[in-house]
Amino acid sequence: MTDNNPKPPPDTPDSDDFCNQWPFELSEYLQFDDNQWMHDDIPSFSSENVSNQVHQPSNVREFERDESYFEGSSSRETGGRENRQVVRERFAFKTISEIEVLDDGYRWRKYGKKMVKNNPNPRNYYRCSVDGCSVKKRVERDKDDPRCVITTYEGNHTHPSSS
DNA sequence: CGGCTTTGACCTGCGC
DNA sequence: GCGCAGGTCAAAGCCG
Repeated sequence: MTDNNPKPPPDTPDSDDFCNQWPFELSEYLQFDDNQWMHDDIPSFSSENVSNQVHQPSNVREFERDESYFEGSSSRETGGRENRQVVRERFAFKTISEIEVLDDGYRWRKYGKKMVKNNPNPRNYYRCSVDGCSVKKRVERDKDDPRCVITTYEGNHTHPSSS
């Protein structure tokens, strides 16, 4: 599962290198504002706005990030079980893909699955399977476009990718 | 046998 | 206070 990618993803999506290293093409960039997905310079989140930029099944269509948000101020993100003021980075993107779990060079262990409101597709929760690494990701299909997979990463890896 | 997935239960915060 | 929604836990089962 981890040997299909030519390059591992970076730990931080903070530079042009991020777009160059990620194993799929980034075409949209968005930002988080607390729990809201803010669309910087993008009129709406609909896939039609970016569909003309998609050329391959695995292309990333939209990309978002949220730097330095505080777990303690967003208890929904932790199930309300943690109050530590831990700074994490969160970013998300939408891809067109048959498979839900993109091979990003890391090993992930599924720890939860949940039906969410206003979406007939379940949301899957994954955690990095490397000891000491607390990176998580959520994966769900877009309710408006089942071909699209929305992946949300949370935190930074404390180790190199396994590929 | 170890690692992973599945799945129901549990916990917490928020809105009414 | 209650119900809902989202996130996590953990036991059980599966698979290589």
